[in-house]
Amino acid sequence: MPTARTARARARAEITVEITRAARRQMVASGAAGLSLRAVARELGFASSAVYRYFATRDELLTTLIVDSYATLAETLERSGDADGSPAARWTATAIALRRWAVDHPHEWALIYGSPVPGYAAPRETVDPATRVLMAFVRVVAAAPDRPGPPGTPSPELLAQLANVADLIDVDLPPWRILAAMQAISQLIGAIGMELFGHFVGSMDPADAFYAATVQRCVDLLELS
Amino acid sequence: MPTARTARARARAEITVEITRAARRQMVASGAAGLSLRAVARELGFASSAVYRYFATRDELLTTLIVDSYATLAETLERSGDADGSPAARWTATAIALRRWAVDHPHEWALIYGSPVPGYAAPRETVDPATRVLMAFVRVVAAAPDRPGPPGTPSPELLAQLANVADLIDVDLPPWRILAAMQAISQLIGAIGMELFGHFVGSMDPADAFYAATVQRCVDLLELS
DNA sequence: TGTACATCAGTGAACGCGCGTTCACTGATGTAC
DNA sequence: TGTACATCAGTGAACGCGCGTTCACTGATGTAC
Repeated sequence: MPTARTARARARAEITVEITRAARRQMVASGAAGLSLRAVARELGFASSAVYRYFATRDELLTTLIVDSYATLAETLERSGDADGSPAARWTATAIALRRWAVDHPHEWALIYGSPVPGYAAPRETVDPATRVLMAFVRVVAAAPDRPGPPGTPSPELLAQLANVADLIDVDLPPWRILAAMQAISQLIGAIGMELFGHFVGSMDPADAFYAATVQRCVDLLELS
Repeated sequence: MPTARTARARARAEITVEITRAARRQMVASGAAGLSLRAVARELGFASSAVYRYFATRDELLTTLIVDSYATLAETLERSGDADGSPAARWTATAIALRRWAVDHPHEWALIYGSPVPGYAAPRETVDPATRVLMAFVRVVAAAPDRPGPPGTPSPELLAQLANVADLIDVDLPPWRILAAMQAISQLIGAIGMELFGHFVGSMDPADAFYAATVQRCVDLLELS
């Protein structure tokens, strides 16, 4: 009877989820660097040592948090970008969703796009989920009709890197569009970081209008409309 | 005789500098979040309590570090942007210097443009030095000849914010150019953050060519050439 | 120029705190025959 | 179906660590007369 075995396994899975949820709640309150196994255990009413049945180490818990954050962000973006409409509209929706998620989850944003947590080195496991976020944007770009692109070709090294990226993420886009997509994404991430980390206080605050203009700029650059 | 008085004052100033230098060295090793008054005192051969003669609190030391980082960055940029040449060339030089400084001082970069240090709230003192960095770019833009700018006007709220910024930093530039400058700067900061925080590993790595293309894109947008 | 007093730098011990991780253990849950 | 054994979750105490900050103190440096 696998039911019996499943009972323990299921309990295990549930508690694992509860731990990551508590950890995420704690991160919301005090940031990723302040994440503490002991505090998580305390919140759940466990002995601190009990957590070690589920995560071998604090870093392993952090990695789970990072992977989960990328995943929920990617899902959010995919939902927003899947709506009907022109590529320009879909791209705009995706970009707006990116900012909304960041504003709603500032500590999770900081965890994945802010400075690395001191003493923590992100393992390979985090690469795929991170790529999925990029893909939410690239998919939309790939749905746009071909264009000749702006005059001027990228340098040979850049061309090689762009070809490599296209290969890695398995999309068939001309180099200029891969480049524009990477630039657009890092521009959005940059703008959101400026807003979230307080660099717009007293100037572009609130940043809605600025962000809207920035998104529009990316649409132009990508020649989506 | 003011010399006698100056002797103690000078010693005080020197030791203050030594403390901040030790703190910066420590930050290079373990990041801003890992900065510890006790470790600084240890490195200088002081009792940990001695540091309190110079900084009332750990946060005060952090603020000094932040202000100093902005200042040295701003100086670096000003030197690079002051060279002779067209506005486009000067802007490019400034942008390249920005990245070089970031790559050479990754922890200081993270301190000022990364996620905020947990439990630390940046005081007003940090605003002016931060603005000086922006100004290093804006000065160059202001040296370019007038242009009509791209078609399409910013929204009224954005226009108001842009006018406010122009007023705050006391430059006489059309709104479209203020906007373009802010976008360009946040794009550069975004691209550098992506590189520094490991988001280009395995794709745009090394990021020199990508960054050069991004700088060029900013020059185009600003219509500097 | 000399003396009495005030200022200040630096000491060393202590307070109270939280952390990650280990370890021997108890008791419940699952498995094989 | 019942029993013997293995697996596993959770406990509680402990190790060893570092932290920010306070406080009463000593001794040197500066100041006023």
